[in-house]
Amino acid sequence: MPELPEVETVRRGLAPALEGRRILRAHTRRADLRFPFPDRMAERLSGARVNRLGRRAKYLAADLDTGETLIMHLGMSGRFTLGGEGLASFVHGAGGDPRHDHVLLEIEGGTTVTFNDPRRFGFFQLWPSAGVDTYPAFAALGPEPLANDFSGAALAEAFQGRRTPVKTALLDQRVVAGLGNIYVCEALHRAGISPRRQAASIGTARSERLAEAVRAVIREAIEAGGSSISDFAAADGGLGYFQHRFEVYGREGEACRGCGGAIRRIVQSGRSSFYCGTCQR
DNA sequence: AAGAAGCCCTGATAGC
DNA sequence: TGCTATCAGGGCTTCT
Repeated sequence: MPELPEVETVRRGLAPALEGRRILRAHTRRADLRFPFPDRMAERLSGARVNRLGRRAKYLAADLDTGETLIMHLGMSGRFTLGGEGLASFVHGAGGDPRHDHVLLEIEGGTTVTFNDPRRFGFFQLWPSAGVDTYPAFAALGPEPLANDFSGAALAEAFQGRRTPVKTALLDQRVVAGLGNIYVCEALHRAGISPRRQAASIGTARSERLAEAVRAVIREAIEAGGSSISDFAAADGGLGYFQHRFEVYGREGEACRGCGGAIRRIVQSGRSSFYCGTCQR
């Protein structure tokens, strides 16, 4: 379940293999993932040079010298694996069942990039680089948690008048971009805020605490190389280790490290929320 | 019109 | 042991 820190980890793994290099040839092994691939995607990628590999929220964006940007989303189970000269050891074991290798990029210099995605929730899109901000999914995104325009004040404004639980509001990518279920649960615990609390009831003090908690948990998770649970591994096959620092996620019934009480699990908007009813109000 | 539910998909796991 | 049911969830669509 790649959220922002996992996608950033993948970006850092792929960037050295892609940036400044040409995609000699691209291959797709099926017609679609979550959505159909763009028209003639393989042809449009073949021969293109990658200027820069960026990230926005949970999306990777490869700026190409053809004037197009390749936008990639890992969905739930998507992973990229590097292979080739000097990287052969990563080909086996890191990429998963080859039946789910859906996209293959041959990079100049002998490196290959394979996209494997069993659940096929991932997707690829091509969009003009000049107007990449107008890509609909990008246009709707809120601030990056580590950017200057994300703050307690920004959160408070986004929460204004919203009757939905703060947990649900934080998952809304228009409020803040890149958070998923894991880091929302962890950030709320750090901030001492109940996931059940109505967003509109989050005042100034809580907004500031929450914004700082979001920043801290995202920063620490990136430093740890993301969280490896079930589906996630970095592009080099390495595993992140932030999952060992979860205070609440996946810990139903276990003791809260703050107060010793049992971590609870509830379902909100069809998703599990883990929290401590004592530490989080 | 905001909010919630349904949908897509497969693999891991729980339960019988 | 081997089957079936359940769960995981990002983002889009549909319903209320």
